[in-house]
Amino acid sequence: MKRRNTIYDIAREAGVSAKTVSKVVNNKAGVSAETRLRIQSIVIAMGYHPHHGARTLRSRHSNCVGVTMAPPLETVPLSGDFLLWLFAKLSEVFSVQGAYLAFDMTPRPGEENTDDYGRGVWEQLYDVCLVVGPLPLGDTVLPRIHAAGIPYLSLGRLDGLDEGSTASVDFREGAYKSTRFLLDRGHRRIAFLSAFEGYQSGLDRIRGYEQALRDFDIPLDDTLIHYFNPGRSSLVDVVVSLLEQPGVTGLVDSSVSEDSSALRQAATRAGRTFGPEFETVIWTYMKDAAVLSEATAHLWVPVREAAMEGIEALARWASGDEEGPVHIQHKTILTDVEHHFAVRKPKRLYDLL
Amino acid sequence: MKRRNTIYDIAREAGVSAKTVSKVVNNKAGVSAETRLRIQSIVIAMGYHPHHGARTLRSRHSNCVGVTMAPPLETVPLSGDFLLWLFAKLSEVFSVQGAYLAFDMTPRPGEENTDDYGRGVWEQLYDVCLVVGPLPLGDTVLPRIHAAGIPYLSLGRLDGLDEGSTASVDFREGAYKSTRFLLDRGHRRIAFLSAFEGYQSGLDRIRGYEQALRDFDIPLDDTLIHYFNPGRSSLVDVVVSLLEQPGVTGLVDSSVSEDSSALRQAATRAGRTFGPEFETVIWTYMKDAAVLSEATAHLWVPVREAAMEGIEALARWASGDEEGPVHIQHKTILTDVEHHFAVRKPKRLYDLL
DNA sequence: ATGAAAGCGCTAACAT
DNA sequence: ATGTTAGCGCTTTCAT
Repeated sequence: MKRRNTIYDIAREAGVSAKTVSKVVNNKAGVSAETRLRIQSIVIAMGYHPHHGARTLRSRHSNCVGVTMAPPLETVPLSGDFLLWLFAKLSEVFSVQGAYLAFDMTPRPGEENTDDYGRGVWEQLYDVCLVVGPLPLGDTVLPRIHAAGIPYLSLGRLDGLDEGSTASVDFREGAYKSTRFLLDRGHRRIAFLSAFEGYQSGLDRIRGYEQALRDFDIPLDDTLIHYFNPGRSSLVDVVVSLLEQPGVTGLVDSSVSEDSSALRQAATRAGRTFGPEFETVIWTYMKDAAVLSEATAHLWVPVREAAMEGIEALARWASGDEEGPVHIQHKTILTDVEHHFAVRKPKRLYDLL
Repeated sequence: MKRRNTIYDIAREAGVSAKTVSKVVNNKAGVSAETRLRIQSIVIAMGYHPHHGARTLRSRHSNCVGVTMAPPLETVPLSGDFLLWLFAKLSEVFSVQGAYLAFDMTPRPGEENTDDYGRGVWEQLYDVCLVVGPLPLGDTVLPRIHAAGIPYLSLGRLDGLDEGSTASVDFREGAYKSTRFLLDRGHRRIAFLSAFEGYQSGLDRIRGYEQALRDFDIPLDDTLIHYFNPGRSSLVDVVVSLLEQPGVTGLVDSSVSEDSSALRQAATRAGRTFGPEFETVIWTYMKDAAVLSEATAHLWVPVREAAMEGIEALARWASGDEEGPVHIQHKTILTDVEHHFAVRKPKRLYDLL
């Protein structure tokens, strides 16, 4: 790897000081038009480019937007569609400034691994940090990112960090609304298929479910709550085990797996039929999308819409146009199933790893 | 943004020199177990992390794997599935070392934009560089990346850079094979739907097509070659215009759009029927996948398989286990259509932007 | 409008 | 095993 030209090589060639070259390279004032032009052509001729690390060290900004995830990659419900969308959105919003997009690929915390998903912030590689994916209960990294003082946005909220910068969906309200819907239609034993065990968004779901039951003075029955843990359990098995609970007449599927074939398979195996006799509310990330046309209602969880608004606000914060932190929380939308198009099962990162 | 601890703060606290702390942080030899342990606990207690830029400047490696694309983002045929796969693969292969993954989001070359897709290499942000997407004809950036001397891999080959590090598919051979297949079945006027106009992989297709025609002494007829340019033209329109060429009895669709509904729509509009009377070879990225069951044959273009091998070789090069550059070129596979499953139209980045 | 000097935080090279 | 020195390439600060 050959030695590269430095700013001094350009300066010498142009017969000026390094600082003058620096000004030209950074489009700063204080150089005559003539000198500027001359230096520019030398820069191009000599193929000079400033050293990213040196510049970051001195100027204290790196031109990097970091993207990071709290859970292990194998657990993050990152779909190809979402990733592609995230790319498109981030490049739309940040590419004006020619930013780099940096993803942290740290191996997940082993016993002696003191690294964490905030690494890019601590190491001052990121100017801006986007945290995607659910947050573990009692997470301590996000508060530290918050304290670091850089523009950041988490796509999951966290108990105890109300002042944190987040753009998320109110999962508690969604679970409440879904459960209430079935309660109001007369159901009393309602199974709840949750997701994200041990994560904030999982807890929020349970809170909403409990709250709805409390409205009707129905005691909580733990056997009616199961979690879908991708990689560890199969969706079919979990749904079957819920459908087989005695006396159950309704189901809230908040797993957002959007996997209709698994649901149908589970129903068959459990000898149940989705429809008027067994009412279901199914969650989806897609507006006007029906995961299962036999479902009684669908709940749209507008995660992407919240993320979109949040990322735009984050960009304004980063550019100084606006103050942080960002506070966005979208409500869910409960809809019946007419005129909906079928959603196909998304390919998720954990399916590949 | 508060001032962060430096290696000197740790050194002072521990009563040792900065260099000793550096050794501990980098797990290098030359520190007694006792001292090491003491320093480690201080590092954790004080929340110290080395400054990424400073470390890069001094040590000349950044722990970043760069991913970059020659064409404008709006043109790159990056599908959600491929992106997701790329993520999974890169993190499998590079995350052991806790690398960062950096994408370049430079706005595309305007008149005065001298930046280019090698920026992360010139700025010495990347230790390793992966170039995805097709390469423009006469591209000059890849040779410069090659000359820079870092481990890199291009997923497209380039005329005149035979010694370049590539993992690609032989599109010329694929086009030859596809066209020959139809010629051997008696067709003499064969329309060719190409892709990547102005890019190397597009030129290679045409070369293969021409070569097959030459075998039969059929003169090249430009009106039988059309390009599909996503964003600029609709697939349906292009296919219709090809099907309407007089005397055409066969079609090679090398667009890899994998969009069966568009093809069917085009056939209807042109008053043609895919089948024995109008024979077709359609290209796909998926093994054993049928884009169109009515097609006479499918050509599998194993881009992902080549990429997989290439990335693994790149990682070995980067780790020093093996010498570069990488030279991988896969052949295409022509198959008939039995036992194939239908492929669904992938969501591509250019659909979103 | 331009230059000189200092120093960002780290690690290579060379002492001890 | 540990410390000292120098310097990576840049930009800030201050001078001219």
